[in-house]
Amino acid sequence: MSNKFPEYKQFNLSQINKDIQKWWEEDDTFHKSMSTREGKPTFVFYEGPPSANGQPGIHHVMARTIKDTFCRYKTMQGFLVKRKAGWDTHGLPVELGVEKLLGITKEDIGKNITVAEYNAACRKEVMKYTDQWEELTRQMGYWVNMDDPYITYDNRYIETLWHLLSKLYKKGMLYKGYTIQPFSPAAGTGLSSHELNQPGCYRDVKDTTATVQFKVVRNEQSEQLFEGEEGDVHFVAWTTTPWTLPSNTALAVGPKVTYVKVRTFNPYTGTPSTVVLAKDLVKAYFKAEHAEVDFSEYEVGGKVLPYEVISEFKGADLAGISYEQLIPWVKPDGDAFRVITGDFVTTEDGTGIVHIAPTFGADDDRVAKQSGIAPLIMIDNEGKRQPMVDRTGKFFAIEDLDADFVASNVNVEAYKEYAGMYVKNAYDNNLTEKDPTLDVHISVMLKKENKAFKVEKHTHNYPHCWRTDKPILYYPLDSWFIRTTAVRDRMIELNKTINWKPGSTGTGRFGNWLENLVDWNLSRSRYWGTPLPIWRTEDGTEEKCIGSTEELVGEIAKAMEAGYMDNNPYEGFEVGVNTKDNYDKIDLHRPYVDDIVLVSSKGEKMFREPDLIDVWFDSGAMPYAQQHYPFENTDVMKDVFPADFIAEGVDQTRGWFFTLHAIATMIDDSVSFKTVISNGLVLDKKGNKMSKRLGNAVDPFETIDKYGSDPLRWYMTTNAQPWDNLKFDINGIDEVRRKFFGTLYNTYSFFALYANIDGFNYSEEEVAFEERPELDRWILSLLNSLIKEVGESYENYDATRAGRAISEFVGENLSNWFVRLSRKRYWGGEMNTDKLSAYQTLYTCLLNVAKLAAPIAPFYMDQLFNDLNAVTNKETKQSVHLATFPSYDEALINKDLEERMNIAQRVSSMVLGLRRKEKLKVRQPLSKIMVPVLNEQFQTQMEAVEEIIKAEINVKEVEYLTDSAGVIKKKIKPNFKTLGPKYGKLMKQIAGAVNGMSQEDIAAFEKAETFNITVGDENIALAMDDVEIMSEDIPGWLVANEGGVTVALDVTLTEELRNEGVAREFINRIQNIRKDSDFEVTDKVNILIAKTEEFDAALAEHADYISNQTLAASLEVVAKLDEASAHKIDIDGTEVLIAVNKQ
RNA sequence: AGUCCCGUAGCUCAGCUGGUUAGAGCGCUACACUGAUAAUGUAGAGGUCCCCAGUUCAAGUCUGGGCGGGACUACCA
Repeated sequence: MSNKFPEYKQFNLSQINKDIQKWWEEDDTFHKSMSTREGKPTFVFYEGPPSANGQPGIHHVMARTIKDTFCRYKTMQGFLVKRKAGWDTHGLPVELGVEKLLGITKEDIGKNITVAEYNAACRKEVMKYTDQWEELTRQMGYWVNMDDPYITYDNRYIETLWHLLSKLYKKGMLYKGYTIQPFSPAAGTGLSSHELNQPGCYRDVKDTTATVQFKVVRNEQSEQLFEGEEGDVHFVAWTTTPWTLPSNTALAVGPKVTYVKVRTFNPYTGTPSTVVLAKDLVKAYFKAEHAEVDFSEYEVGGKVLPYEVISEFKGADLAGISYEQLIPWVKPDGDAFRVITGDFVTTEDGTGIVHIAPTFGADDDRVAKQSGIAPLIMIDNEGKRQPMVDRTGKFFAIEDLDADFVASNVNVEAYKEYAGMYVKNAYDNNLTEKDPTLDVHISVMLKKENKAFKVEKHTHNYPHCWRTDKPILYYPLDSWFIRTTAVRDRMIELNKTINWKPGSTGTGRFGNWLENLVDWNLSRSRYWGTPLPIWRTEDGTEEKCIGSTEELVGEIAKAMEAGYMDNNPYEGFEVGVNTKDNYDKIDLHRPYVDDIVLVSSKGEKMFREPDLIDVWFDSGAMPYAQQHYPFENTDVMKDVFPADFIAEGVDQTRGWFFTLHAIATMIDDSVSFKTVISNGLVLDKKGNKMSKRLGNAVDPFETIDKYGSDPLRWYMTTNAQPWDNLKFDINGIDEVRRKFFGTLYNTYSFFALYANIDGFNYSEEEVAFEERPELDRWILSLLNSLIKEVGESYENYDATRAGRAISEFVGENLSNWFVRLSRKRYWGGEMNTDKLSAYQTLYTCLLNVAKLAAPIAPFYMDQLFNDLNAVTNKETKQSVHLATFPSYDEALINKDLEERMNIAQRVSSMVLGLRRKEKLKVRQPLSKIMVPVLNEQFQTQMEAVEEIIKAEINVKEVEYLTDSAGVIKKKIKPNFKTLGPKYGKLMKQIAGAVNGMSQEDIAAFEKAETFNITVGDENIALAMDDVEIMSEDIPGWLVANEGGVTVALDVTLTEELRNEGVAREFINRIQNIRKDSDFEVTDKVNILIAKTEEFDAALAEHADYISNQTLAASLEVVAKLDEASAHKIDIDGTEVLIAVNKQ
């Protein structure tokens, strides 16, 4: 407790950051902000777990500022805001880090390092940067509970995941299937989309592409195509991967696309040929002028390819037509070689007919399944179903295939020449880029067989494996899926209830994504992650999905009984004891779970499916897993689910936001979060992505250390809407420091300086609002408007708007107008109502600003709050973050007052401008200004602020000029807003007529309050509100004009005015001398001034005034002053000697 | 390729449901002020509101189509 408001020598936000941080830690303010709200309504926030194996960057400050701001705001509103920190600990980035650290590759795992050792290394590695993360959290003032974070590798966390998976399994939403996935034959592993999106993975490559002819089978269905034909008819289709042609089992057409039959020649063999392709793409294969060429002029290999369009078909009409297998090496089992329809077929490239190889394309696989088309499958010598290409990237060698299968399905004679060949040269160590590729070999073969229509090189973008640098294949792999498509409609419905910021992300990016949802591929062939808790018999007929450790331990016991296991690896674990110690006795990770063999109901051995699950399931399940639900906390679940609010980067839209939503929908038929803010990226100041590699990344610690967190947070919040990318410019932080924090600090310092002198401590009665001067009521009105706007903005999750409004209030209104105009009220003199009101008003503004801004700038605002409160004890809380968010008083908001103060500001600004033009210093008083008044309301408004204007511009009088004198020149403008709807098209003419009105017309208009004009044939009666009439000029005077307000300045100087001006000059010089001499503001002085002709009269006349203003005990004009002990000053070019001495 | 965001002064951004003179800050230039002073104020210069078409009496604002930057998802003939 103190009786003085703290005054500071310097303003150092970095130091304040450290001091307040220390104080919060000692005081445990964060926990108090929750404990004091115990029992209050909860506001639920979920923390998206960062991965602690990466260092935090400046963009994390962005996302966390948003999170923190709204949690603090809700706390100040009285909610209990629990927020549990969490760590995302599984997944590929961790594995990669470990491999780099240990200098090993995937191939070493299981050979040179055991899975147990490998995973132990991951477990250690993943928490590598937790210190840094915790430090950043503290320094940036992000209040999140780090005492008991959820950690995704924790066995209890995994147990909840298993519970959820088994729940889904029981609902029939978990299934094993195969899908086409990116696969790197060179590395022998599937790749995640994350890996594919590593920089540089997509590269332009030049490949041999082929447009090939599929011969139509003539039958009843295809008869339409053969009308008028004697020879064969072909479908033509284009492919960038000719090596997939032997696996072709269907052709797809667009149902609404128009196709044409074209008679022409095969350009390689010269054989007459009839082909079918999309009408729009005829021009891509044939030159229009060649349509005129006579077929008899055709030469094989020549540049001219004559053609004739015969007839047209709709894609839908072609569906079902059969064609002969293009490359009959392997016979598929099942329906194949017919035309199907697909919505994805376009006429943008190719022929509008798409070659479908279900084993090598995701789209192909999907449409083939929908149409019941069989994929081209081989059986290997282990009896497994395989695509034509093996996992090393070559066509299966005949000896690697099942002999029975070869006998029944393979045309050995044709296939043997190609068997064993790699589909990309990059996979074959004996080949280089210059060697012909398999694509070329196949194309050559097709040319010879009259099956190729066009073969050419084509450059396209193709993904490469980031580890081997070799191209990837799309390859069918077995995976476990969650049937998210089954709840798609429900997810869409629930999504509509979520408040997305910005809304477009919810309806657009996320909404569209849901519309096109596919089943969630859960499988990952990795080591460090949550194991899939599914055990299967070898033949796959029996399965068990384990939902808890209790269940697993029970199953182990049964397996031991059956003799399949010798010992229980989880011995000592006590079921139902939820302590960390107990759960640390076991490990649910690989390889331990892999060693567990269970027994099926029929007594068969069951082995765990070796997959791990997608790490996104880990994070998406956090609402449940952070509570270890349902093994613990079943009672609190309803209080912490769903979340009221979450926020992350926009890149999480299809990541965390999706998995949260999907899991909550499937498990609880509920949303997982009610409001979500997705923020944009933080780019460098040139708009480039930040990266350590480019060296343009900004270190958050350095930045906070230099500037403090508050300006950083403020800058990030107010510079751009959160969903816009932020071009991060360090100068912007400095600007915020000066503009906002500097101004606020200066305002406080000003307040503290004088409040301490006057001993103000807010112990006096509150000055009644009506008794406060105009200026005070004005700023209080604005303050209440501000509280309203800021409250609404926070409520609407718009901190940008809130911050900008606060900044505007502090900079423009509070500091630049209220304080500037009020300064004299605080100087000297006794405490009276006016002075008290000035203090109370300023105090109220500062205190409320502290509260309003606290969610965004928590450090400085807490200091400001406490500095203000230390003396007054008006607040019972020790921290602004424990205080209650202010509410506004509608009764104090006075729009008319705000408007007239605006007039005062405009008039002042204009007069100051006139003074500058005439080189009349503000210090020189002038006699009057003249203001034309066109209506009473304006005069009333002016009169209310007259004193303020006079003081601000230093004139003695305001003269109101009414119309009657006829000295005012007026201007009239049409009011488009009222005229527009009434007269529409006549607007232009009306505007012309109005603008052309004379002074007499205007006068007549005003008198009659209506005016008739003729436009074309129409007579139009204008009403007063159809126009705006304002003053423009007062002929003969020095006039300024702005926004309809006109003001004239009388620049005549009388002797009296001049003398007063001189007196003011003296005051100014004396004040400067006082300051230069380092006198205290309260020191009394004696003044001696050397006699001069020019100024004696002024000095004599205003001696008291000067003494008063400068705290002079005496003021004497003397004949002579010693230059050494006096100051030489210059007033209007005349030198004067003056001595100012402390009394 | 699809979806979404962004495009307004040299830079960073406002501009609400369309209304006729498009704003602010920074920077630049000039001036002023000086008991808030390593502050502050005022003014000036600076605009093809990305382009084209449309709707309308009226378009920075609405519609369509492009272009450019970014993000995500996908990669398919």
